[in-house]
Amino acid sequence: MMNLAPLVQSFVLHFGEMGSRWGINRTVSQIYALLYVSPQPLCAEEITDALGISRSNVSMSLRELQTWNLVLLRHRPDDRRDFFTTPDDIWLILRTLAEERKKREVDPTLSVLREILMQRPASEAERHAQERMSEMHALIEQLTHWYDDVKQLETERLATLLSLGAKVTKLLEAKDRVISLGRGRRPNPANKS
Amino acid sequence: MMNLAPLVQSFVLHFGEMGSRWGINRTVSQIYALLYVSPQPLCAEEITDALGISRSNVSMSLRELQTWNLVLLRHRPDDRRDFFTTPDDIWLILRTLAEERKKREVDPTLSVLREILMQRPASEAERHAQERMSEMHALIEQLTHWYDDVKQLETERLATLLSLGAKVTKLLEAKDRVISLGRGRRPNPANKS
DNA sequence: TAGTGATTTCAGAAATTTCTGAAATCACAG
DNA sequence: CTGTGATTTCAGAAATTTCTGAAATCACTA
Repeated sequence: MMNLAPLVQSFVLHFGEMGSRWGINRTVSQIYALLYVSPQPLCAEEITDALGISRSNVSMSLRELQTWNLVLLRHRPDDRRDFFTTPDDIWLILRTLAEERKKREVDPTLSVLREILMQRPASEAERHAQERMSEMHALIEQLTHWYDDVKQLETERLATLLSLGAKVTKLLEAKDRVISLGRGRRPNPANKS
Repeated sequence: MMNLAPLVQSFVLHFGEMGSRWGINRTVSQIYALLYVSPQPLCAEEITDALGISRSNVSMSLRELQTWNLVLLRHRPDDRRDFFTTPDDIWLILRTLAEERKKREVDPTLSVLREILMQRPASEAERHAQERMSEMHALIEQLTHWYDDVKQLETERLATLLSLGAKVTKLLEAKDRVISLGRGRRPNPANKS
């Protein structure tokens, strides 16, 4: 069925499986995996051959990937076919994926929660439910604010921040000490603790 | 079909929809949403009534939730039925979810990638593919290391770290300045605000 | 304008996932 | 034991999602 180097095939199959566990169509994921590891951009026909699926399926899946801003189009001189590839930078891929899922799933969820929280509870059960939803809303807001904040960082800085991990809190303590020792400055107002 | 306070029903329906977009069975998600907002633990029969689904579906879905460590069992005196609920702390819920998904999806992906990377490429295409996979592997490792690190933090500290967001990098620069001052070195001139 | 080949669309087919009811199992009381 | 009611299992039904082939559309050329 598939017509791929064995090593690439393992990757494509696993990636397809993972995609479907995360709510992304198996074929769409496989196509993405294939584009990701291919040395040069592929046209639809090549994808059809490589994965052994129908031409129309490839067409629809590529369109899906385009609505996610996950693929790049390339052209060759004297050839009017589209060739597809992924960004070289895997961090950019991750950012795009995160942004799109936020837009499609997280933001609408926040809207729904806000809308429900506006309503007047008609019973004790509803009152309690609203309280719980409000906790969920607060959590999601906190996570998205963090996300909106760190996504501005250049990748190199983001990587630094990540590799620092929990050590940042040590740093925070250090900062507090320095500030209180030294220059009589106010603490950073973002520090809610 | 469903027999729920309207406000709760909106939540349960949306949550079910979201779950299925993230690869979690719609009914499983709905049950979880229901347990999450209910003021007291529910038994299977009550869930059946509330959601209008079959008793056996409830049974299987609850079992699924249990394998995810997402529900708590409660009992009433002189009643041998199980009653189900969720942890009160939504941060704990998030942590459990993250942990389980990492265990089921991220860790196996890392294994697969490592295994493929061990093999000897049999062609230029495979060589290039391995290079790309190695970038992906590095990214996932970096993310999971960060995750493993920050998950140790108490929730309050984690929340502080999140609300700090990108400001942490400012702090990093501050730290560098402080250190270089202390050691008689020059401050870092590359101070991008 | 007609012809060519690439591409997309979409109705129905196929595959997969989810759900159900009936039967089996279980846990306990009498 | 035996009876009772709660719970689970699982084969097949139902629903949903994915995929395909045929036809339509598109982009371009001669």
